[in-house]
Amino acid sequence: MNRQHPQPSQRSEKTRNRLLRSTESIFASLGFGGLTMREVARRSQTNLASAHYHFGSKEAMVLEMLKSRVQPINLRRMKCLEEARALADGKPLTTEQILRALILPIGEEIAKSAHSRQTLAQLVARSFTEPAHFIERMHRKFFGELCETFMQELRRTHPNAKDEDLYWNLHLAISSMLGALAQHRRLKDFSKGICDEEGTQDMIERLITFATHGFEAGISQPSV
Amino acid sequence: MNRQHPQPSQRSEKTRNRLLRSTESIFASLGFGGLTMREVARRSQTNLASAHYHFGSKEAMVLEMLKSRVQPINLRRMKCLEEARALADGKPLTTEQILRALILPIGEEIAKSAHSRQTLAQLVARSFTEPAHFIERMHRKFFGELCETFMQELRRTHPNAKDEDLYWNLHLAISSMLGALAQHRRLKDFSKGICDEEGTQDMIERLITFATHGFEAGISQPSV
DNA sequence: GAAAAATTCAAACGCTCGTTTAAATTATCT
DNA sequence: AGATAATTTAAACGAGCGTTTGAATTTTTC
Repeated sequence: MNRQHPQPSQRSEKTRNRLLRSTESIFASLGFGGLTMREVARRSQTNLASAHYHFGSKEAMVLEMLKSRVQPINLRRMKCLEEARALADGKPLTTEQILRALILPIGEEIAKSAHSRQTLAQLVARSFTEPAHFIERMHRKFFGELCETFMQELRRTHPNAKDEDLYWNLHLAISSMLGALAQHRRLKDFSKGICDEEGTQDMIERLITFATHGFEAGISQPSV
Repeated sequence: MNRQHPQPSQRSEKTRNRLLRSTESIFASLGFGGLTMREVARRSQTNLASAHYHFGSKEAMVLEMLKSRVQPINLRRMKCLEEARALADGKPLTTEQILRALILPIGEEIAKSAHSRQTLAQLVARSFTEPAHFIERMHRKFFGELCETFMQELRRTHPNAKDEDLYWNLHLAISSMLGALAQHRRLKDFSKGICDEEGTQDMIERLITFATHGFEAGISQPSV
């Protein structure tokens, strides 16, 4: 089914990308169940069977789209952490530095291109609440290693803290990040327009502050 | 379509409740798109058309189910806030008291009945990321007033804080609550079994601590 | 430029969905 | 008990879904 195409042409590469972009925006706004192959093909100005030719199935297509978005962000997170470590000169990082490395890359990606601004936040959030278990498998694969790396860094920063506390509060920090991104669009309903589209960058900074202080409050024996 | 039934019998009331409970567990685990009328009817040990007879449509049925779960929790939240206010004797509440009134009721509901423990957390979380816009309408209706009440209480506690800061951080507190509940089930994948099912009560307390300190850190002029 | 491979296309298949219809069954009321 | 209303049932309808097929078209290879 999902066979490789030995020598892909430029033309096929372009349709493939159009398909991925359509998949992204539809999945973000309608979820896996609401996404139909026909609509993806229509918006990509190509044929229904063409989508199957490139990806083999709806599931594989959505996975490919998620991979194309998640992996660059996670790589950037790793890089941010390494850069901070390089500057710290062997000393442990602050909690804020660690959480910033976790949050900032996705914030930048959201703020980057105007067309995906509304989309990416929804996309990430949705991928975390979608029921399809193949997405869970992907998360385990993509985020398992990342999570362990950040845990190790947190252990260095809080050498006296219990592992249980670190796990819980990293979990809470990640949850608030995902929750905030997922709710960002709906916030306007409650806040009477105070938090508009331009406030994304502002939100990221607020989120980092929020997560950092929430995290540290939950550690029984904070170091430094 | 959605006409009322003047004199409902006991029997019809029971099937109605069975339908609502099946709807709840299926919606929680599969989302709106994954829920089918046929499966709901099958699990309720009744007929497909019977579900339509009672609710008129799939959408109306899901709305009724959400209402049956959300309203009691929100009433409890309001009551918790009033009780704290009554004890405070006119003085402003602490941030923790306010956020506790927001978080504790849903935590109790989750921990209450064993059969809905896995379900309710998913249910609430899912209802906040489902794309169907009729759910958004419901949220505006059910949470708009609640949100404003809690905002007023937060203003009393932080009289010198900017409204913008209060809104943002209430948003972040709510987001972390929803995010934590939504992710609770998946946490086990990352945490190597540290956070098991029994840890729900523990999580609620951690969440309150996390949200309280995160919130206060984001208020520019905290008042004591 | 002809042969071969890669890609696009239109059409169809089988399946499941939400909803509707009308008859059968059960409960309620006088 | 009989009439009336409320509820359950079985069967069907039309629409849309993911996927498959095989031929047409484009691109690459020699």
